[in-house]
Amino acid sequence: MPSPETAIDTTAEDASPARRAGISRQDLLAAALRLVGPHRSLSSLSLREVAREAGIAPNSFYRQFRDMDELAVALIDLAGRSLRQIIGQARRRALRASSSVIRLSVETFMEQLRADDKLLHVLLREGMVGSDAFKAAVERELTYFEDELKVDLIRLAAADGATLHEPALVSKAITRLVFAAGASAMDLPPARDPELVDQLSTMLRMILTGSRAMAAENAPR
Amino acid sequence: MPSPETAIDTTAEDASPARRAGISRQDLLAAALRLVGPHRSLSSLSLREVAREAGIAPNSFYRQFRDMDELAVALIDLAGRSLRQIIGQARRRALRASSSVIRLSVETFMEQLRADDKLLHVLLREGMVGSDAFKAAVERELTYFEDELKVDLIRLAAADGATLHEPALVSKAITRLVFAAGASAMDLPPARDPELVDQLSTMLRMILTGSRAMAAENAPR
DNA sequence: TGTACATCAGTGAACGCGCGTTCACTGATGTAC
DNA sequence: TGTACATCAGTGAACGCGCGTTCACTGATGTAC
Repeated sequence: MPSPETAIDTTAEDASPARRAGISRQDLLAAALRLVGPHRSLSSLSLREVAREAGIAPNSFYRQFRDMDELAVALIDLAGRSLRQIIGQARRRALRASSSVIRLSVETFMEQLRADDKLLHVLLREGMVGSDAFKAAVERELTYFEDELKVDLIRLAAADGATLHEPALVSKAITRLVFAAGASAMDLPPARDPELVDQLSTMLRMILTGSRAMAAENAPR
Repeated sequence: MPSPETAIDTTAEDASPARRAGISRQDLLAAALRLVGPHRSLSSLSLREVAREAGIAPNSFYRQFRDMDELAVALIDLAGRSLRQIIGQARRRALRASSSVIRLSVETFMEQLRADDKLLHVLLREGMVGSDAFKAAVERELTYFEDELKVDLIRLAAADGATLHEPALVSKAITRLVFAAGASAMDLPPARDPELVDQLSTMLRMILTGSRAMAAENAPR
């Protein structure tokens, strides 16, 4: 569940026939999110579709955004902020409870993927398609994610008295794997989620184990 | 460079004004490939664009393919077959020369990414967008790739007297990472390729090292 | 409190465009006699 | 070899559609006096 700060209401409102009560950027973002799904990418939405879903005339769209690209970037930023916050909370919770950080993080990620706000869909799908501004926005969110993960990984390893070989690369590899797995998972029935969580957790564990082993090799004492 | 078997000529031919000499499926596939690039995904091409590029009337397209989806799937199959063959050759060459299999494979992959036939672009870009038939085709190629990689990984480990923990997962993790890295690399200038090859090689080595370490842990003797 | 006015979020109609798809056609090539 | 004919890969014109964008507009809301 997204935090109040980043959550936006995705409930449809019916438009009064004469004049809308006052549309906001939030309303348009919510309308776009409602249209996104396993078979609709953000970049395939038309301005008219979003306006229709929001219950406004097509040209009213321009009062809020210059074009669909601007809306898309706003949505990607929103999604990235929301995700980092959620995963961050999960990791801190796991650290306090001394349970498996990897597993809890992966589980949280999958839960968020299945949440009905569809924010994560945006981040997973739009990375390789769409305009440059578009891809740059996704890339920026990925980098934020990696940076926060790296800090946590180092802290985690230190708590175990271990060292990581190239923590930045570890964090990059993990981030890319998780996002790639998430993108595939979107197209699969949720019933397969536990299996995917298992697989992904094992993959991440391999990376971490490898990194520790390589650090130990390079500096045996 | 693609093998003769899978290569198709991407040279533009000028159409005679009256009537084309005889268009083939290959010609249309080549035209589509010519249009694909860092900023154009296969799924964003229109039927009319491809016909225009091939120098035929839009309706002539239907003599060769039912629709753009059918063309896309054909192109994805072609790209997958070509890539597996190229990487397979690279791995066998590395095995014979006893040089680093990981590094040579990654380098070959990047070379292929920069090759002007653009076949790899198709495979990297179209996985998360487009129709179901579309995504299924990409998924199928990824699975083929994983299967061949798994066999090679087991053989490689055995030659070193080592065992792998969950070789299927190792191969899946490597495949997904390589494809994700390739997709990002497409948008970067080729000058950054060596850096990316380094990073990717290190990531793959972490996975393999981790897998070996986990296998050793589970069965210490 | 009432009145005149500026602001500006929202409107409906219209534009030109590229799209996928259909239609009846044409004329070169291959086949039967 | 020559002739009649079937085939069918390619054609140009036309269709209806949804798109992004523009235009002059309207009427509720807020402000100044």
